[in-house]
Amino acid sequence: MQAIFKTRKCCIFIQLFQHFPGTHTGNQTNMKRQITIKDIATKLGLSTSTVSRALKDHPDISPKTRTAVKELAGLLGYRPNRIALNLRNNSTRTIGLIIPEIEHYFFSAIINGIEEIAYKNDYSVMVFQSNESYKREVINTQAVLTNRVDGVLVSFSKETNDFSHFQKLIDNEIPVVFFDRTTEELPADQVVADDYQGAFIAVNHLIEKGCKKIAHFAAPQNLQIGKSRLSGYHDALLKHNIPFRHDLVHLADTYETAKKTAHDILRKPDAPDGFFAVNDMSAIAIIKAAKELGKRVPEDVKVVGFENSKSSAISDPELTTIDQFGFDLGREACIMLLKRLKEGDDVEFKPIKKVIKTKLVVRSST
Amino acid sequence: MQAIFKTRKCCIFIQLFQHFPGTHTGNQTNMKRQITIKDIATKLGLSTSTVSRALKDHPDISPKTRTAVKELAGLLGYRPNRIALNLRNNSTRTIGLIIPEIEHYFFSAIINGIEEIAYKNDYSVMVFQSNESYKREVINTQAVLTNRVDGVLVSFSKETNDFSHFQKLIDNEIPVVFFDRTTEELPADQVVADDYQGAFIAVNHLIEKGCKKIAHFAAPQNLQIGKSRLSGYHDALLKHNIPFRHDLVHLADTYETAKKTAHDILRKPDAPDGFFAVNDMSAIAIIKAAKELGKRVPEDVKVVGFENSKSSAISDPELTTIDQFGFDLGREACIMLLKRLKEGDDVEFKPIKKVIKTKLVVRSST
DNA sequence: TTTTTTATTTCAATCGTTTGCAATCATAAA
DNA sequence: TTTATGATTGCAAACGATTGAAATAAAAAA
Repeated sequence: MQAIFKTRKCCIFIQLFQHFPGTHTGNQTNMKRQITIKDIATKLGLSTSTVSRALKDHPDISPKTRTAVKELAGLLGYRPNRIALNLRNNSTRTIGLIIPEIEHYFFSAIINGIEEIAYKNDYSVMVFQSNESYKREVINTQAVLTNRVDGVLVSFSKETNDFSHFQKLIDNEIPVVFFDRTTEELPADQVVADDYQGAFIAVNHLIEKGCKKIAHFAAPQNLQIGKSRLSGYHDALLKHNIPFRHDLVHLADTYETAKKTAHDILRKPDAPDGFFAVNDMSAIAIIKAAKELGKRVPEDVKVVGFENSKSSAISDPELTTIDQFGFDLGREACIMLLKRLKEGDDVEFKPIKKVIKTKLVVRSST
Repeated sequence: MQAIFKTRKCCIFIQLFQHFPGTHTGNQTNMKRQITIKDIATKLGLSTSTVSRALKDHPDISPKTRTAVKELAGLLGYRPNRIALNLRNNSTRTIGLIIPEIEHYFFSAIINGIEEIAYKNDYSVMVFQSNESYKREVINTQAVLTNRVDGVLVSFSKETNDFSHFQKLIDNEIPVVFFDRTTEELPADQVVADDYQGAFIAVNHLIEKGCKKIAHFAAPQNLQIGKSRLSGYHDALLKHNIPFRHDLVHLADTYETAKKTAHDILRKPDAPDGFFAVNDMSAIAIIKAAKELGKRVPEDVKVVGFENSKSSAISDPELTTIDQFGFDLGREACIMLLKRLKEGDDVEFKPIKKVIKTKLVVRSST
């Protein structure tokens, strides 16, 4: 009851408060303008330069003025104006992130990794989504330019085949690091998962579990990850002397297309007994389709995904998948970018490609 | 096979390329500094003011100089320096977003909505995650201040009970709009889903489907959403003359806690036949637990979630849930913030609370 | 007492852009 | 020819902080 009363009281306060909002913000009108170094200077009868130096413990400043300045600064709640500093230093301590879609678990995991590193190094992150649209991505690169970010992290859209908009960033001396979806056509750093290895161990696992006929649901082949995972699939088959068959490879990297394709395939008499999907969503769609057609997973059909998303752990049966370590990938990409920002233009540029090892996570779908 | 060969070729190209990266970036050193209005001015023998005015079609400028300036500007690829403008206008055209965790589908949907509106209005979004930590959230509000964003959108962490850090933003005359997780303790705008209504129709649905004993997996009660959904649950029961029982309400708003709690409850002889979970993840955990205990969903146990996440559509059986319309919620919050930014300080401030209606999405878990 | 040294502090320019006001020039009116 | 008019353009200050160089004051040396 006590608690309730407290709340009530609080409510009344709010009510009153909301009727007279002016009274509260009224005395804030003199706060309207952020207080500057100049304010401190005039109040203390000093010049702005002295105040500036006092605040950063410059040895030229006498202890008396130093303490006086710092005291007043603290009292007034002075915060240096970042914008002014940005202008002077020609740097915003901001990094731009161009990404297809936040709502994929993999990308949000990457963002977490990026943010951790950025945060530790006092950088902020500006996020721009391309929504898998090339056109939007081009606009994003412009936005990144006008916002004068110090560097950019990019995973490009599925539609992107031309990279001149990124070249423009490089021309403007803005360091760019590509991650996950990368290209060799630009002189820029890259951080990628070991897609080839991941695909290889995934398919290898399926074969060892007894699969004789393994289908691959692939990503578009303009993406490097699409190519690499396909070739990992290809080579794992070869290792076990299973012939590679074109008709077992299907372009299906979304839940919807994968579900439809899986339905079509599994209905046929000599349907595959194993599936390696380019991502978890496709894999889950395959499981769903199989169950709908009365096939048991993993007894009749085994499925391996790629991502190790949250969904892979909640699907039924739980999905065997390849962990891409999105968080680490994001961390590494950000670390690489910050390194470039630190070294500046003095060093001769030599693109680095960092590969993050992947790992098989065995669950009940195989 | 053709495809594979293509890949090989590409690999060779890469190898060559990485050996001679210098040749590509070599001629970019003369582009180092961004070109400014001053460059155009000196090249044309004009003053910076004239160039500035010419670029924005000021009527005072003669057609000749105007075209000359614009031509040269286009040729040199001039882009106004946003930082300088920021300083002059005391505005960054940036909004700060403080959010618990991007990786929840609901929040990423909200971000999409926010970004759409921001993008249309030529604003950029800076993202700060609190990771459900109060301490980190306080730091985020400081970061938002030093970055001099024009306004802030906030959904606070589960740990947050003290709101003085947000009051500080308001004191600094930075408009703040709270969404989803909000408070009445601050004079600020709010955008929330109709949590009460959502909970009510969810539980009502369970009762109509024949459930006699319905448990609620709730969110922490310091969050308004926790309270509202509980009271929706409460009132729906009352409407059907079902007594509200304290022992049927459990704090379980994550997959892990929900799974454990559901296991405990469902093992008992007089287990509930219906569950209303505060979010989809908890709901899916309940389904999982039920299946593991040999109970059939929806025959023995019916489950309703809250969110309408991607996962709710892929769970098996597919989850009946409440659509929160995260995208629209994000849109509305951003629209509200931009409106505040436009009106400035001249209008007397009166906090607005916008409620987004929710919707029952019936699937196979009920 | 004058000069030199040292300790503090201030001046002024800079970053890139905008904008009120003054200045210049040519043309038209007186 | 002189003055008023209008069309262009330039000057300089402003936004807030930093920094090399100059200036001032105070203390020390001559």
